[in-house]
Amino acid sequence: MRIVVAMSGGVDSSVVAGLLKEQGHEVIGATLQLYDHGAAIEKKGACCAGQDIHDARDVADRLGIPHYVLDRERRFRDAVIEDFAEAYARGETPIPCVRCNQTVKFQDLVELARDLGADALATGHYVRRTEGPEGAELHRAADPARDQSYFLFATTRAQLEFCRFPLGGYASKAEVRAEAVRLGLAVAEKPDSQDICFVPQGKYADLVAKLRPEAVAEGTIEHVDGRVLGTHQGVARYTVGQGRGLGMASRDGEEPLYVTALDPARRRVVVAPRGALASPEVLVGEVNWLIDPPAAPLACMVKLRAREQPQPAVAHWAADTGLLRVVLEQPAIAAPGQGCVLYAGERVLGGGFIRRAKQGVDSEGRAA
RNA sequence: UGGGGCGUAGCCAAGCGGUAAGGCAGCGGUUUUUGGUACCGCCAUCCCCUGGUUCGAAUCCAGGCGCCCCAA
Repeated sequence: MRIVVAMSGGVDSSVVAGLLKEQGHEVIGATLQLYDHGAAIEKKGACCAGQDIHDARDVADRLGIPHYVLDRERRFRDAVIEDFAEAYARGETPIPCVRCNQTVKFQDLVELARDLGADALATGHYVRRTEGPEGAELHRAADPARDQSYFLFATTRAQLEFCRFPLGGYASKAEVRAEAVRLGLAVAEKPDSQDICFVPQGKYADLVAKLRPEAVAEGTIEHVDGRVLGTHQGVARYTVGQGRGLGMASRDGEEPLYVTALDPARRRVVVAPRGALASPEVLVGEVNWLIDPPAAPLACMVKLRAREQPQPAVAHWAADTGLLRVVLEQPAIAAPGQGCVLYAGERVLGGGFIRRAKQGVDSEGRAA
């Protein structure tokens, strides 16, 4: 088969290219340049710019495969970075990795691969794709610690049909690194990427400040009971469920306080005791189904954030409004903007972005 | 210008003669392709100041300074 491999310059995608080449496929490497590498070159654990592009090219040379570098800075800025800042300005907590996968990676690269006459697009994601009776299915990776299925919920069924994830079956990252060594890849010991790739130093608020100054304007920190406890330097610096960074306002007698709502219109950060944060249900939008959309309430497991165990819930799909109402068996803290992903065992059924959470307090921060 | 109380880290606070708990904030780290959560570590050579008693004081005494309450 002719396969295009999305090569980030990291260990994982490099191994994917190596393995497929080894298996005799006609492999074509493709690397995206996503943002100004001048700013990122200093940064460890970045991807898709500067040094990483050189690393990807070196791996391609080593493997003897053609390699293309595509300038997608403009596209990435519009689809991912702007959305990131915009979400914070709306008082949400964006999840840029999903936006990136959803647009630049799976949409654009699949297109590119098709243009190149390829039969498939392969990436280094830790997920498994299986052939089911109704087509391709997305499953969690064999290594639960590395599983990235949460970040791929927005991948469409059509894209999934076309994609391959050779690393999903590996039991650990160590095994993948061992493969890199075996394949003679120089990137074998390269550190894992982490943090937001396009934000140097992990200070994402600085970036938001440039794009949406209003999101870092000073405002008040208020208790759900109405008391003003202090001031903050911008709603963009907070996310629902957050306990740190509240300064002295986080102390309310005995109970530590956490952010329970963000009100960008009035620049308020509303806090409450931990016990008052959990929501019995969440409303999810931009839903992507990897199964036929369920006509009846769907009992399943859900994840409201990347690193947590799936929990039992019942999903109610409203095809007319395009909204998914997820009723949690146990109330949980949900941050608007984050993903809500539905699972049945290891399989991903679909997912969307959390729009709002029904909680002990309403969106105005008052007790319901 | 009478009486009572209090002054311990940025904040709250334990301690009551034997060599400065704890919490919050802050800082650093772990975990992690987002944020947050969670977890780990660091954080007062010094207890308002000055003298005194004592082998030894944040703890006792005296005098200051500051603040609070009662007496309207």
